[in-house]
Amino acid sequence: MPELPEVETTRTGIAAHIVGREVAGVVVRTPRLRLPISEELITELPGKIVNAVERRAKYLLLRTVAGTVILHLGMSGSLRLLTEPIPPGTHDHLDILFRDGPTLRFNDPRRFGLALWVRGNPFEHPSLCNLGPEPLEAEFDGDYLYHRSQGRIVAVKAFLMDQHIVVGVGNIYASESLFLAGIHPAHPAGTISRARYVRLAKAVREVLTAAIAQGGTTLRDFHGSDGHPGYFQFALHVYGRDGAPCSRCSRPIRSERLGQRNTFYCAHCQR
DNA sequence: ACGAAGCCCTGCAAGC
DNA sequence: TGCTTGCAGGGCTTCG
Repeated sequence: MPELPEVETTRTGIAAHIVGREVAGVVVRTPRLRLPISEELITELPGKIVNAVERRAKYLLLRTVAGTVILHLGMSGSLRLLTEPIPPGTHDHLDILFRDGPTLRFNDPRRFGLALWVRGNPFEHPSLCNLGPEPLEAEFDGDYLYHRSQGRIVAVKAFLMDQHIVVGVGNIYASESLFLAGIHPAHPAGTISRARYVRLAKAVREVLTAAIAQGGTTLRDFHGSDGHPGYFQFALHVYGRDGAPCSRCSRPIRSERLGQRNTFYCAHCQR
C-alpha cells in the first residue's frame, strides 16, 4: 500500500484533472470498507465543485464548499482517472463522476481503505485529529523525535511508524530511513541520542522526497492515477532485499519480524 | 499512558 | 493438481 509518497503521487496525479470541476454523480458498488461509505457521500457530493485536493498523512481530502471527501487507500487501494467509460472490475468500489470531465475510480482489493463525507472541518474528524506532524514540514526534526522518544521502550521502527509521532512513514520507508541513518530497527526509541535522531529525521525527509520524485514505490499493485507504476523500488537499499548484499558494506541484508511487520536491515551498518 | 497482539479483507506464492 | 498456510505497502480495538 501507499505510504506518503504513493499518496502524494496520487494527489498530484488527480488534482489538475478534477480541481474546479463539478461532481456529476457518485456510484457506490461496495459500501463496506474499513468504515462504511456513508449515504451522505451519495446524496451531498453531487453538484459540488472540488476546490482543492489536499493530503494529510496518508489521507486524501477532496475539498468542496459544503464538505470534504476523505479518502484512504489502506493497504491495497488506488485511484485512477478514467477519460472514457470502462466496465468496473471486481474491486472497483467507488466512482466519482465529473461533469464534462473524467471519472475518479477507487479500487481496493483488501478493503482496508476509506471514503467518507465530512461536513465542517475535516481535521477535526477522529481519524485526523490526533495525527503527528507532517515529516516534510518544519515542525518535524531531530529535536522533536528526541523529545517524543523519551521514556519510550518500543522499538524505534515501530515508534517511527506510529502515526501519532509522525505521519506518512510505513513499513517500506521506516526500514529505508533507519538504514540511511545507521540505526538498528529494534533499538529502544528512548535510548537513542539526540544527534542520532537528527540523522534519522534527515533520512526520513530524504527518503520520502526521493520517493515522491520517483512517483512512489511499486511492489505489486500500486500505480499512479494515470496507471503508470512508481520507480522508487529500484532505489531501495534494504526493503525486500533479504539476503542481497548491503549497498554500503556488501554483507547480506537481513529480515526479521518486528512488531508484526517484516523488517529489513544491515546488522553491520545499523547499530 | 504505553506496548503487544489480534483483527479487518482478498490475492498470491510457497509448501506439502 | 489441489489443498493449506502465511504473508502483503495500514490502522483500529482490546487487553495486560
